[in-house]
Amino acid sequence: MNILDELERFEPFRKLSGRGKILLSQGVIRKECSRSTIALNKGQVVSGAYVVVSGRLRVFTLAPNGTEATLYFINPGETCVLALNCLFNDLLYPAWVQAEDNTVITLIPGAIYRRLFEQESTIQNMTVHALSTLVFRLMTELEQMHSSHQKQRLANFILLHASSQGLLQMTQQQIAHHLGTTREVIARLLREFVANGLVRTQRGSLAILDASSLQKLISFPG
Amino acid sequence: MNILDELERFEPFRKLSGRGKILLSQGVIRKECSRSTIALNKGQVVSGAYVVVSGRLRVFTLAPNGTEATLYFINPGETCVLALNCLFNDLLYPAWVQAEDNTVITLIPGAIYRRLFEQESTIQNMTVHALSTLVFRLMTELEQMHSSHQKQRLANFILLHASSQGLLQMTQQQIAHHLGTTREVIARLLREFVANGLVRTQRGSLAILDASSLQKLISFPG
DNA sequence: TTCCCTCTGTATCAGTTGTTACATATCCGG
DNA sequence: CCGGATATGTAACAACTGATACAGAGGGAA
Repeated sequence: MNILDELERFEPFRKLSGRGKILLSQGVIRKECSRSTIALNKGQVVSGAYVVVSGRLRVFTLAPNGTEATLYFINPGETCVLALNCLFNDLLYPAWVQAEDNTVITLIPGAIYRRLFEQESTIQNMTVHALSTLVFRLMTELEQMHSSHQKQRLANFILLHASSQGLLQMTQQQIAHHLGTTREVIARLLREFVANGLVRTQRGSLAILDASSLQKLISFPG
Repeated sequence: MNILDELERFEPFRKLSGRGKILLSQGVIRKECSRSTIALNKGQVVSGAYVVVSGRLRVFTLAPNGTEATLYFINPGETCVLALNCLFNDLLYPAWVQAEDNTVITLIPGAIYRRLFEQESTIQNMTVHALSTLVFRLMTELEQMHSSHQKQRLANFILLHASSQGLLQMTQQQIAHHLGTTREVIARLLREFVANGLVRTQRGSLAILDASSLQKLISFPG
């Protein structure tokens, strides 16, 4: 299975005309990343559009004191919009990106992507849609950040990222990174959640016991 | 001077072909707003693309306790990207918008805008560029929010929004709104700035005395 | 001038968060 | 089963922030 076949699993690329395929084949790169392979650093020149084939990318900022904060995730079939962004505006990449285990990405060189964008309306639509989605995620995150306490944000994060069985397989350190705080703060909040019977904690994971109370907490931090 | 002439002051519209103009003329609306005319409310259905002709729009979120936080401004020639966003994704508007004094906006109905987007590459480019710019602004704001204290954010805000003479004509309440905090906090921080000779405060405005020290403060909150 | 409204200055207190420091627990490999 | 590495639990403190309360100060209108 070559790169183009992989790309064609995703609708915008499946719809490409023959010319699109020819364009695409010129210099598209496939990359396999393992956890902690850093895909892109802040300030780096963006060389093309990234499309996630499998796995997941995490985009985050890094404060001077070392605490991270996740901005958003990039799932299979999605492109890194920030990279698109830089591509179209000749800007340097403004954040850090890390791959989770077994992530495969393809890199479509900038020149090719720009040509595709001009000629293929499905690529145009995908681009606009991806940008729009990101704007929405960022807005939501910003709004949460300025109107919620950590307790609310944690409750929200747990509900949002837990599996359908109510299990969240993450260390407290990882959760802390996502929320832009430290492990101790997460531990303190989780202690309170546990005391109130909202969750159960184990090493490396956490189980929701009372989802509705967690939900209420988001609106009424009481 | 009719609406289309006004729109043509801005490049993307100047470049429109004859057909584009015909499309544009069908139902474009001109609106004049005075301060505190609220252009758009959270949860409202977005009826079209907004282009600012003169004046300025402010987009902000509103926390349950009533504190505002400015997300970004929309200057003449720019469009409200959030509205575009909703337009292309059939979403409800996710924030509040307020006009400053003497702001004139034009409203291009959604159906027309979508057609223009499909047929006119200048409109495509404008849309992508506007979305990209917004993504960048939001990212920057988010990063600042999670890595800076109010002191740093205030110093940054003052430097960024002061006139070339170093004058910032805003009440402390307005500044507080922009940073998502309360007036008293701003007063407390400004007191410190004044004590250190960084700024001078007057009723309704504030003058920068030592820009370079303010700049240093952003990096080293000391 | 005088009244009134808005804007500013200040003090104090409570709540939240980040930091430091250390104890304990769990997992994994040898 | 024994260490080392990693993850968690806990306490105590400092810093920052938001909330409350009130005292002036400035500016405009009658």
